[in-house]
Amino acid sequence: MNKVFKALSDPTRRRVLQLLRERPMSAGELSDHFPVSKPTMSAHFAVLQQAGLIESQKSGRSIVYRLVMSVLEEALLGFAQTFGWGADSKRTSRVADGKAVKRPLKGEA
Amino acid sequence: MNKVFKALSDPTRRRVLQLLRERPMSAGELSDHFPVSKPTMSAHFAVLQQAGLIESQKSGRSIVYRLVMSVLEEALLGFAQTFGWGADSKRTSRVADGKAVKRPLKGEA
DNA sequence: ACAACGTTTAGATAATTAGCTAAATATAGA
DNA sequence: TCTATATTTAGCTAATTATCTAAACGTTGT
Repeated sequence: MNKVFKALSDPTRRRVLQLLRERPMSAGELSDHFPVSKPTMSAHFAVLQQAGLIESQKSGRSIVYRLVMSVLEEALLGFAQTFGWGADSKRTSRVADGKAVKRPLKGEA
Repeated sequence: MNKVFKALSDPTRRRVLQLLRERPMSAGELSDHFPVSKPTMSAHFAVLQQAGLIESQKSGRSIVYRLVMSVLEEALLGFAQTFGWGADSKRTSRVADGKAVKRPLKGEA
């Protein structure tokens, strides 16, 4: 889930997801929408894929990416829920990241 | 809005927001929940504040931070909307970041 | 006025990130 | 098989980020 938020922290990647919402697209087709190099876009795709937000499938000499909605849903809605917008409005404050404070130490690590 | 997503990309900062959801807290009180130094926490607070996600108010020798829900709501819900979860399910793909591709150039900058 | 407390600023460092060009890989079609 | 096309990998750089310790700042209470 942290990977999802990291992936979403870049505007280019957010837009890729939005483009992919309409229909699956090849890497090249997606790249044509952005003023950056193909390799840079390729790196963005990798980040999105590692977060589970997109999936790839070879098709001839292209690679077609498609949006995986469920992952985006789970992350965003899951987080939103801890703020009372989803359901279960109380006693959920530390659930989202599954991290739950190690300990209240400050002068150790 | 990009600042909000950037702010949310760090797990510590997400947890700060969640803690602040329950009630306003001082910098020190918040810091006690994390295994990092006060200065580091102070930097996180600054990021959250610059994104508009929290607001501070002096109180004696403490500084009390409170969550600004509306900003979080606008960003998350605003983004979610472009994926069909909010309302207006179509023709909204390029609205979210107000960025709308410069041009399909790739070998220029 | 002074000492203690709570927080931030300064200054440094190591790790991560986004970007580039050039080269490698893989597939399609002639 | 050769050539063109599509995408990624390699290798680099500049900018940003998260973190630390030490020092400064501002407020409270004596």
